[in-house]
Amino acid sequence: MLFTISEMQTKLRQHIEKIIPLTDEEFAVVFSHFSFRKVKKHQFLIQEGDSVNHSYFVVSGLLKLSYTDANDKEHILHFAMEDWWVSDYKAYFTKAKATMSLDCLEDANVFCLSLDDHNKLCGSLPKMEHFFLTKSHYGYIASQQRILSLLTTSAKERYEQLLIQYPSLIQRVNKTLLASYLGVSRETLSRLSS
Amino acid sequence: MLFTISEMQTKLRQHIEKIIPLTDEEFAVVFSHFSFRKVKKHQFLIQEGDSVNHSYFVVSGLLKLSYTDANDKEHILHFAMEDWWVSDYKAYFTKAKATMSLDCLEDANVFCLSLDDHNKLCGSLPKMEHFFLTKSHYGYIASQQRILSLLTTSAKERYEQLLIQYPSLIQRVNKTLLASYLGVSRETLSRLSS
DNA sequence: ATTTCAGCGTGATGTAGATCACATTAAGAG
DNA sequence: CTCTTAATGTGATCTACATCACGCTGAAAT
Repeated sequence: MLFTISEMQTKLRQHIEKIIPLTDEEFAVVFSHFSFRKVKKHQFLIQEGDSVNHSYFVVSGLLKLSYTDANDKEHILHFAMEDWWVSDYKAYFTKAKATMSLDCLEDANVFCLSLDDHNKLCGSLPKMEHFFLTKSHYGYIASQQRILSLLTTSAKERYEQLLIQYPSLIQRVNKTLLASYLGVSRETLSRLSS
Repeated sequence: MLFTISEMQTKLRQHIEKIIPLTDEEFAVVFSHFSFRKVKKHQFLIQEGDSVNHSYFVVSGLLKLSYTDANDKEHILHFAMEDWWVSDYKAYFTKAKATMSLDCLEDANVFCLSLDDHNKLCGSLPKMEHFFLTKSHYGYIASQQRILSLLTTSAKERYEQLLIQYPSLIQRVNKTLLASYLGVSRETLSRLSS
């Protein structure tokens, strides 16, 4: 799927306007704070140890945010597809080094927002602070739900929930990655789905 | 520990001023949006099925936010002590019915903020939107860390992390509750700590 | 002062899921 | 078109943790 910049711009605008209405002038201000980047499969936007300079809005494609533990086992915090915001936010907001990595599973188009530009944008357009606050609330709520699902349900139930919630992911992501998102071994997931 | 209203007011102000400075007039505006409530041990601030009218700032005392599953097993999302904000935020922001409950483990003093007042406050004092955004970011980051800890570590490791991170909790909360926060059975936790 | 019960430890046993090992197939790379 | 590597399924075994069952202790309720 190919997009022109102007189509992608529209996607970003529609995304924001789900929460706050914007005039053309306002959107122009918003848009001027972003930069654009194409990412190819297997490319990293963030690697462990990097400074994290941007938060990313995914226009198209698929990314994964993951953490690799001391035993070299990868754990997936979440996937990020169309219309998602993603970064190692701990590192981003605290200006610390990344402990997570963000890499590309399917060629992607992303808009990039530096912390500096984020702050300037909120300064010049207070509505945007409201937009980000709303987004952040939803992100928080989603994480709480994920915690609950890890605390209360079995691997099988989590897999079934995922099938219902994000049916498309199962087509797009291999089982090994799904397993490490669900918090089970590849082998166990294989046995569950058969 | 007893506090006067004015001491508690100061606590709230100091808490906010860790993030944004406020003039006396501004703080007066802020404060006028809160109400105050004393809560006794075993009292509920939120019960499953309730409408969730408030977000709570804990001045003193100890609360727990928990979810009870289909088998009547309680799972603790988190404890909330001095200086924490707590509510069933999903229900609060979406005006849905509570799926969680919030109840008091040690007599507490809390300031209460309705969604309506939250919005009015942000409207009249945009700085406060920034304050809440910052808080929300930290909440999000903390949940992500919790997810990672559930994905990557054993019950024993999680217990040890907790000992380091919140040593005071171990004194204040009984083992059964600690276990359901850590996501293990009471019996297993007992074996771990001995 | 006796009763009741919450909190905690601990043994015996059951089980979901991890780990190891190997075979098959599909898909990129030269 | 072959060669190599990634993705998946499946058996055998191991282990962390759950569940069930019981006894002890100390605090609160009568």
